[in-house]
Amino acid sequence: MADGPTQSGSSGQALLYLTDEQLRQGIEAMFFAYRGFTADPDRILEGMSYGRAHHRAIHFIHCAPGTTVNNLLAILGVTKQSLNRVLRTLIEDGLVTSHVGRSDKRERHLTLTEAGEALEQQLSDAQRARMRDAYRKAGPEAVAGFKTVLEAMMDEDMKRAYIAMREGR
Amino acid sequence: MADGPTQSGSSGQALLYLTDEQLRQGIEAMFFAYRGFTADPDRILEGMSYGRAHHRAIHFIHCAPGTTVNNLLAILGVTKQSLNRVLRTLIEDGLVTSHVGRSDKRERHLTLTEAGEALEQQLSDAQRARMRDAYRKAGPEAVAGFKTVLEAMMDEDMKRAYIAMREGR
DNA sequence: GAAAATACGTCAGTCTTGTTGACATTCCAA
DNA sequence: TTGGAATGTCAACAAGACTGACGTATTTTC
Repeated sequence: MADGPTQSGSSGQALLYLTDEQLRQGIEAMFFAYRGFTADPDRILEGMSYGRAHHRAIHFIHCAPGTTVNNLLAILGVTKQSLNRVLRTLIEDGLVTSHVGRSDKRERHLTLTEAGEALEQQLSDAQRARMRDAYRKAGPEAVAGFKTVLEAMMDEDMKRAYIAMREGR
Repeated sequence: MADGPTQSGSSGQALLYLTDEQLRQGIEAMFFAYRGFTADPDRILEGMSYGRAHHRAIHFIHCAPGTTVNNLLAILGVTKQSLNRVLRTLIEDGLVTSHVGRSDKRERHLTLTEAGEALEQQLSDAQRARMRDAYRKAGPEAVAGFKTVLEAMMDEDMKRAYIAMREGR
């Protein structure tokens, strides 16, 4: 109980005495928690010849329907060759549609089909269930702190992408 | 400001009204934050023919010197064949030593060499620096909440491994 | 209107890291 | 003592990331 980070002064911005051990605990917590975080969708995807890459693409196409390939590239942080392989299979399998842009015909706008939305629902249901349980167990103050630390941990441009997604809804 | 999770009653265990959107935000925060979390070590490793798998092995061998291959397998959650490839290169490159067990000669006990410790230091310095910044920006209450939620998000056996590591020091 | 830049797709090759299958060694218990 | 279980190694393969090069259509810029 006496090994948490200590604070001198009363503000949240005050000096924090953070030992290497405390930080290492945070690092390991992040590692193990991320494993739990991806475990459920991974289980669903396995055996249907899709992977985590497909999940990510489906997730962000769902959140930003009509988004372009370039847009998705920036959010996912992969190369277009890598994304293309994934998108090709999703389009072939009828989970995603690709429409030529109206104003700029070079662009392809991506949308989930009904089948795509169904899979998205199945995947995010599993992930949200775990998230909901964790939030319930931890309580609202913990959740607020959780989000604060995660945002502080992002790269600046990732944070921008995150905030943009958050406000785009 | 009015879109956080709400609480009825005064306990942290009370009913929480969590919309799908709030949960989705958490999911995306986790995604983007994990990217930031691994970015610095990835940058260091790139170009030295090592990857994230090597980093993980080095990290946990450092934390539990003399651990066995089987032990490491359970913590990392990969197949022994996969881990073996990583270990082989680390041993060849003189970063890790492997000793046959004294009481059980089937086991191999793994330890970092001086060079291995040096690389571990370099990698964890980078990761701790980001963690420290995030913790400082967020403040101690947020950090406590962060850890609470992460622990609640882990699988039960992962949580046991995490706690064991935490107490083994 | 020609040239440069942008958006997208594709081919070919490499690297990391996960997988399964087969196998050697060592330990332990029937 | 012998057969099964546990520990670890080697070989081959697949997914998914990467780079580099190239082609095409379209838009923007000069």
